Amino acid sequence: MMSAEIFFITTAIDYTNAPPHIGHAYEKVLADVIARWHRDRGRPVFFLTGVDQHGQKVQQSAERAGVPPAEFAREITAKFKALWVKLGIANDGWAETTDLRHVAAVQDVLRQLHDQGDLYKARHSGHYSVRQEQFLTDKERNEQGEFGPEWGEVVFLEEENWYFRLSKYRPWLAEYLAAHPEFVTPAFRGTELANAVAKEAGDLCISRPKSRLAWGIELPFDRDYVTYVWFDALMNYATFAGYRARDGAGLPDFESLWPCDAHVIGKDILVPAHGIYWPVMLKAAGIEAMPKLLVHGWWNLGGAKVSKSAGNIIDPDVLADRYGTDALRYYLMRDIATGQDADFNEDRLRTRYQADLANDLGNLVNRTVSMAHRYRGGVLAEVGVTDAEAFALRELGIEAARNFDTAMEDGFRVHAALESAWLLITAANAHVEKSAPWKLAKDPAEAARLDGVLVALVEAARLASALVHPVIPAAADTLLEQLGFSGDLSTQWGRVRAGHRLGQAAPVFPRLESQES
RNA sequence: GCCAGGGUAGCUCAGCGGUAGAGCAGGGGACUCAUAAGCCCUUGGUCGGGAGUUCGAUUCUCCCCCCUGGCACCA
Repeated sequence: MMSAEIFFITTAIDYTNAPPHIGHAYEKVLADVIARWHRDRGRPVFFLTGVDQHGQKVQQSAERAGVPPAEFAREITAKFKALWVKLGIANDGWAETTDLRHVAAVQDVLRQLHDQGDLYKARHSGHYSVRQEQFLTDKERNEQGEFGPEWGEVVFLEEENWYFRLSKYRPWLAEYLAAHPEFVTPAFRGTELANAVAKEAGDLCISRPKSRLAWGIELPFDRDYVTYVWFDALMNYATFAGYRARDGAGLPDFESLWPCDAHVIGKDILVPAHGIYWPVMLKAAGIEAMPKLLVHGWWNLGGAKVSKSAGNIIDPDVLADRYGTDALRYYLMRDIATGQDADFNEDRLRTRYQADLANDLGNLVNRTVSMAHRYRGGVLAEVGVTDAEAFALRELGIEAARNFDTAMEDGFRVHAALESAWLLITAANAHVEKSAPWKLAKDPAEAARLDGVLVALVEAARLASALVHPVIPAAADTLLEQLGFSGDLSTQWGRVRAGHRLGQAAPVFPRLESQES
C-alpha cells in the first residue's frame, strides 16, 4: 500500500513503415537514461516503448514489398527491437498495436464513446488523391489553384466516416493547460500548445472505410470501418499499462502506474496529437489524471532536417558498431540540450569519445586503479579526509552529485547533469597532478598522505562512474568493477572501507585509431 | 501568413539582470601514475542590428534583419 510510487515513462511508438534512424534512437536513449536514473536512485520504474504497426503507410509499404502488412510490420518491428537491445534500452513493457489485448481495449473505449454520444457519423465530400489516398484541401493547391502532378489522379469523392466530438472538450483542455503549466516540458512547448489549442476547431475524423484501408482495428459498432491512427496509436500508452486489461492478460496494474510521468515525444507530434487529441481522449474515456509530456528536439544534419527524402539518414546501428553503444548514447545525451535541436556530426562524436570518455573518465579510472596496484598492491587503507585538497575534492563530489540530480529533476536536462559529473572528473584528474602520488611513493614519511590520495581518487572515480551510469551503463559497470565497486551505484561520498580491494585496470574506452571513416 | 525556437570565441554550444563561459581547435610550460592520456598558463568575442526600461542588459521590453521548425499521420 505504501510502496514507492512507480515512475511511469513512455516513448512515442515508432511507425513500422521504415527502419529506425538516429532520431528514433535518440528518443529511446533519452527515455532510457531517465528511467535508469530513477532506478539507480532506488525508485521503481515502468518504462514502456513499442511500435505502431497499423495504417496506410504500412499497408502501402507492404504492398510495394509484396508481402502481407502483418508480415511487413513484423519484419520492421524486429529491426527496432534488435536496435533497442543493441543500444541497451531497458524497457519494461513493449507495445505492439496489433496485440490483441490492445485491440480489445481500444474497441472497448470506442464502444464507450459511441454509447455516450461522443462519436457521430458524417458525410464528407471533396477532392481525393488516388495515389496518396487522402482528401486534399485548398492548402494542397498550387499558385494556379490546381492540384499538382505529385497528387496523381484527383477525383471528387464523397465518403462517410466517424468523428469524435473534440470540440466538446476544447474548453476543458484550455482550462487544464492554463492551470497545469507542468503538463509540457520544456515550458516554451507548452506555450506553443496553448496557442494551438486556441486556434483548434472542429472534430476529429477517426475512421477509414475498409474499402480504402483494411489494415487497422475494426470499429466495434460499424464493421465496415477501421479506426484511423489516433485511437489506435495514442491509446497504447494506456492499454499496455494495463488499461481495461483482463485479469491474467500479463499487463501491469494500471492503477499503480497511471498517470504517466513522462511521455517522451518529438516536437513534431506535440500538436495536435499528444497535446490535444490524447488528453481529450483520456478525458472522454473517463480518466481524470493527466500524464506529463517531455518534448524533445531534433538532430539535424548540416542544418538540414533528417529525412528519408533528403537521403541523409544516419544509421544508429552503424554508429553503435563503429564506436560502441555507450559512446553513441553519451554523444546523443551530451551534445544536445534537452528540448532543443542540435546538429549531428560524426566528428563531434569522435571528439566527445576521445576527449570526454577516453581521456577524462576512462583515463582517470585507469590511472587510479593502476596507481593503487603499483603503490599499494590494489588494497586501500581506510583513511578519513586528511588534507585541504582532498576535502575540497570531496566537497566537489558531493556538489556534483547534487547538481546532477537537480539537472535531471529540472526539465530532464541530461546535458547539464553530465556537465556537472565532468566537473568532478576534471577535478579528480587535477587532484592527481596536485598531489603527485609518484613523488609521495618515493618518500616513506608520506605513506599516510599517499593512502589518503588514493582513497580520495577511488571515491571520486567511483562516484563519477555511478553518476554517469544511466547514460553509459555498460561502461560504468566495467569502471566500477575495476574500482572494486561492482554494482555500487550509491551517489554518496565515502564508500571505501579499510582493506578495500580494487579490480584490474584495463582501458574501458580504447583510443580511436586515427582513421578516415 | 500565424506560432515558436535559434542568431554568444575559429568550430560545436551552455548561460540568460551585476566586471563575458565550457569543450574542441591554436600557442607556451612543468610533470610522468595513466589509454603519448592528464595538469598549469595562454591567444581569441563591440553576446545579429537599433531603440528603450534600469544604478547596471548578452540576460527584460519594442522594432528590424537572417536561419530553423510547427501549423499537414515522418522521433
